[in-house]
Amino acid sequence: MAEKPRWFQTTAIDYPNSRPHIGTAFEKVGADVQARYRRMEGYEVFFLMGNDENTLKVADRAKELGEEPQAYCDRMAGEFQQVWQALDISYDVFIQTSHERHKQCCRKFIQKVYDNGYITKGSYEGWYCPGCEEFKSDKVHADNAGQCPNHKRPLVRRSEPCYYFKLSAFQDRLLKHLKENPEFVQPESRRNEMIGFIEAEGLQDLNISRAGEEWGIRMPFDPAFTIYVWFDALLTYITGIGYGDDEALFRKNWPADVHFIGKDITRFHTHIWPAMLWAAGEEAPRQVFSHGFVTVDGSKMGKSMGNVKDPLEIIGKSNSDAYRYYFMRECPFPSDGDYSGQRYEEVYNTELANNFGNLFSRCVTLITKNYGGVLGGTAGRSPEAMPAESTAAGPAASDGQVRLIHLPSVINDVRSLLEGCQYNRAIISVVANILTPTNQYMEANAPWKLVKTDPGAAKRVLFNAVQSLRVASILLKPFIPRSAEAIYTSFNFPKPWAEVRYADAAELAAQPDDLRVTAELVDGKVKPLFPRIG
RNA sequence: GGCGGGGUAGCUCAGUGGUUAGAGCAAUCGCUUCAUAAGCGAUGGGUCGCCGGUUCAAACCCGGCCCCCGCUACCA
Repeated sequence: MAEKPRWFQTTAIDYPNSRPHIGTAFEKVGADVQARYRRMEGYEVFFLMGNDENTLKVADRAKELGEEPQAYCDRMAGEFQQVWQALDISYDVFIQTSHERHKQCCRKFIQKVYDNGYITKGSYEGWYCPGCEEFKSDKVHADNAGQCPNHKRPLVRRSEPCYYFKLSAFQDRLLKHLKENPEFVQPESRRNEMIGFIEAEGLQDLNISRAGEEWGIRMPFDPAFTIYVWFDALLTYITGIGYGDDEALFRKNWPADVHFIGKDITRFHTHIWPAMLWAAGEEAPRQVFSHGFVTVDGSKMGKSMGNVKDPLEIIGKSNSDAYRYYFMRECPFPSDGDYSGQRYEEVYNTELANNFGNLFSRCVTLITKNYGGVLGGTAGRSPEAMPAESTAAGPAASDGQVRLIHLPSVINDVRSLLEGCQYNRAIISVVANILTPTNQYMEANAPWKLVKTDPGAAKRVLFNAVQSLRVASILLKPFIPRSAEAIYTSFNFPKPWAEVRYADAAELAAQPDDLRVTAELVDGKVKPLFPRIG
């Protein structure tokens, strides 16, 4: 009966035209932090990712390389997953839209929408480029004086039969849904845009078919047409959890708790996607979170700029935790952020190496050198809260007394920031409210001096300081899983690492045994967890 | 053009009416040496986009202006 709540989340599925860069990785890391946090908090998480392969561009790229489209897609799927694994992205399933299972389930969905009367045959008229073999929008036509920007040839007016999705039928319902569910589109600014769009322009029906293409999914009710790529791409989110062939799994996981996507495709997810689902008699997802983009040294990243950054290259110079920490700490997930090699070193060295890693090292060394690695007599003793000099959290000082770190407030703060995907602020909160005050506490009490005059008092100081390491490692677990584990398991804290929750961080509970160092030591010291770089 | 967001220290930002406007990083100086040449402290540095108004009091409220960014449908 105390069944675990489930948590279903997805990332956008990517075009495998080229290898993933730090922009695509930004989304996956942000999503992974959420997945890891939810697992910690007791949710049964299902985390879906995948590649979007049924587009002509993929087929073209394969041809360019002299590969069969399918072989190319499979190879790229492997390369993508190699990067995601290097970043410790804890996805549960990776969907390839070119695989037969997805296609079959996809056809079932579209057939249902067709049967429900929301797909109708019509004709599409627009500006067509014979070179590109595709229609161009009126905007492209207007911006380029009626010429194709790629081929520099005049666009021709052309009309062809097609199938329309009756998006307009859902306009009122969608507007109501957007207004009544503030959580549905996040962040707030994107929600306003999506509401504004409908209020200003309304919704028109969409052409969801393409004629005469080899690569792609055939319309079940008219094999002369393929399904336009974005329509089947969105369906990954449900075919991946069994829509069409595993009813139980699908019912268990739908609706999705959150779709993590880039801000550029917000409209697809917040207008078209809910309408598609409604047209098939399903519920809309609970939330769509549009994250920002990453720039490189202040410039937009792109092939033409020649500044596309490969995550593996950056990891190679540091490690996956450092990579995750940088982007989550430095780039606000809901907005844009910047990557620069210099800033990367700065953040790594100041916060990970100097502030966190070094605190860990000095604690371990002091305990090992002065107490043989065991703080005798601490069994059953509760740690004391330490002063919260540099923090804004905790109860306000009303009487000039020294304020102490109030763990429950800090944890609540971090927790709500994390749940709102304000990852950078969550990390900053841990540093400011836990780590920095602990370094100050060490300085103020100088256990390395105190041990000579009052070993018992010095022991108490170290005992308290180590508690900060325990708290910080728990709070940072979703961000830097490997390092957090390494720190936590360097001491004999009673609760197994796999079972720790945020609530554990909020307590300064006594432990049954004397606190001792269990880390592997070389000459009485731990190997630096974050060796300085640069 | 319309709608929305924003312009605060060299950089990234916090701060929505009330003591001399804050943090982190960067810079300079000092203390310290348990620790990953790490830590702690101090200092310098801001016309809070511009102009006007409301108020005893405005970065914060109101009006005008300047600048930047996002959205403005098939670029998945």
